[in-house]
Amino acid sequence: MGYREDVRTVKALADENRLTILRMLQSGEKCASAILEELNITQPTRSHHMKTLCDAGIADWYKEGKWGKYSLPNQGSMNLRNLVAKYTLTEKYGIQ
Amino acid sequence: MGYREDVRTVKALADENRLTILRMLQSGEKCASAILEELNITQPTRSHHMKTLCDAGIADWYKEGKWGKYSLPNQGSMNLRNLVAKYTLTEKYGIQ
DNA sequence: TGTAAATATTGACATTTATTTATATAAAAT
DNA sequence: ATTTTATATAAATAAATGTCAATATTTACA
Repeated sequence: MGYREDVRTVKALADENRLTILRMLQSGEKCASAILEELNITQPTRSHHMKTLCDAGIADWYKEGKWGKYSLPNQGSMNLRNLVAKYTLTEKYGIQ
Repeated sequence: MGYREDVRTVKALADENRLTILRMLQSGEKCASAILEELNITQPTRSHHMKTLCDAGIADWYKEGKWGKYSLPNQGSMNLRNLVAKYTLTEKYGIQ
């Protein structure tokens, strides 16, 4: 009934910097500093974006010493695919 | 390089009322007044949401007399599917 | 033509969010 | 232990967005 959680997930995609980050992660795990070098943002802004992506389950995270490492979980892709299907499949193609 | 257009498309999904509207349209074409009855919003707010969905290519639209009719284009679904794939597929599964 | 009904637009306002500066926490190295 | 390096959190601010009231536009019909 309420779609608040789905909205939160979709909103995690709705930012140019976060889409750029996802494109980086597609070629494999990246450390936080590499992401910072690629974007024109400050370090706290990067922290904010990574938290948004991880909270939505679109990025995975772990800490190695002082470095943060980020990657794309295959699960995140599945969740997003299912979400899109949930709202856009028409009756004749099978609503979920 | 810039992902502004993709952000705009995704943002069209990022609202509870618009997700509710999409769920309604999955069972077939609906007129604007039916959508208004289903949601706790005013008529101008509905106009705003429908414009957002149509501008993003997620809903189709035509006018029959004074009534607006809305539906889900199969193409819109494809656009969203491709968008999700573009940002979440990992290298081993084939980046676009 | 004139009135009623359905929708669109405008302007204002409140909430959300991306951003930065400043500060705090955590881990490594000297 | 103290300093350095990487990251996280807090507070403040500006921009974007959802909402409604008021008004305009469009269409049907008497």
